[in-house]
Amino acid sequence: MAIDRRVVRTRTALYDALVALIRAKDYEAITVDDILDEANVGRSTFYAHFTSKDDLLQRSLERLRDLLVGVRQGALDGVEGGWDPARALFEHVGEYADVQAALAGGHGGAVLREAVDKVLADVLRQTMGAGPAGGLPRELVIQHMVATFNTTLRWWREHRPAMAPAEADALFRQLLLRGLPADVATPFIGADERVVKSLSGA
Amino acid sequence: MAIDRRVVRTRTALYDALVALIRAKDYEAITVDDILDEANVGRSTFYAHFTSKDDLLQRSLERLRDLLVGVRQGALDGVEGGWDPARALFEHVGEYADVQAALAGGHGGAVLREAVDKVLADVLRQTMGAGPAGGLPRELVIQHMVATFNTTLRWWREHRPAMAPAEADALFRQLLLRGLPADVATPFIGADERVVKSLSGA
DNA sequence: GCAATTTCCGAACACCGTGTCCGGTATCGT
DNA sequence: ACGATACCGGACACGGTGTTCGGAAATTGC
Repeated sequence: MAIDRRVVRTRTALYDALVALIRAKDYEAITVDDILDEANVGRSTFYAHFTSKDDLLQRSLERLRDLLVGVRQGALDGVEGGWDPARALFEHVGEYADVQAALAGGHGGAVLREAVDKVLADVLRQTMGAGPAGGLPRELVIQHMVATFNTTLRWWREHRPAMAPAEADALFRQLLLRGLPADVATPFIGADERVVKSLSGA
Repeated sequence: MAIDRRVVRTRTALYDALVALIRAKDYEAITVDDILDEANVGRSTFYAHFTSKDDLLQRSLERLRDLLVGVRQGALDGVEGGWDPARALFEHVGEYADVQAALAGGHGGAVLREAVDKVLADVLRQTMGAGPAGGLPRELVIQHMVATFNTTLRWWREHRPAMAPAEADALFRQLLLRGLPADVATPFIGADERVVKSLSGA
């Protein structure tokens, strides 16, 4: 007994409708009725497949995750043997300006970003395997990579949209691999060792 | 005509009620009626002062921001001349485990974190003034500091709650000032120069 | 093709939270 | 004390959510 074609049709219709709507308006502003309208699906049918709008988003992103992992696997199996996810992402996000806007957007952005972060972290977690983490906690490293990537991406699109992908990538690498010059970080980190000592001693 | 005492009473009552509720349940799950209940304020009165729950949150955080800036200013004016915000934050967040939980929480967390991030960024922005940014875009630096701090903080509370504040701070400084060892970042950054070249050449 | 099964529709429904309005009352500033 | 202003609280319309159910339509397996 193969899977009923009707269910895959309705589900993909709903998936597609969601992304179409995300491209058009804030995620938070999207209503279930909107999705039903866009997908041409009955209300009861929707709730027969998903428990809520958020549930739909989750499962949509699971699809995205599987796709990313698949792509990466393909690249690894290929002869080229090379794979630079960050660079590739920077190169291609420009083609999805509307998605960018959705991710940057005021209110809906937060939940959406949260979900996307989770997916990226999942992919990285699978990718890193059990390799060395340079003495740093693996999970912290993963979260930091995701956060730094997203920070760079958002800054790029919001403050320097004209910048070339390669430049954004370079900034990203600098932040991630070399960090900040000490004097730049002073306002947050403290002035110098003397100060730190005086504080902890008091 | 001095400011009517009634308005400051109701407003602080609402501020306090909000934080009390945030400590008890998810931000998203908090309803206006909950706040009204907790603060003993009439519905119409609430809407006479704030336009929505989010508005209340915003203004609450503006208060927090002013407080942070004030504290910092005081520290700068003091003779000690030292100030290590990050370290101080790491030292004290342990006392607010409930707030931590609120910030970490599944759904409500996202909006809340967004707002808090904004406040931190504001404070830093004021703090940095026009100093050098080491050739890096100032806004990017600010965002990166905030993001790295929050990443470390969340990881700490979620994965190593027993860790000492000083240790968490040390990890934070390493991520921020030295970055990641290249081999650790490979899964996200690419293998080596040869690979990068082959990709960009193709 | 046909029958049995599964899915879909769509309309109706109760529920809850939001934001607004208004007359009466209490509290404030001077 | 008096005028102004803020508060109360109940009622209201509105919109979105999630559920239910009988009948129609599509799909599968044979």
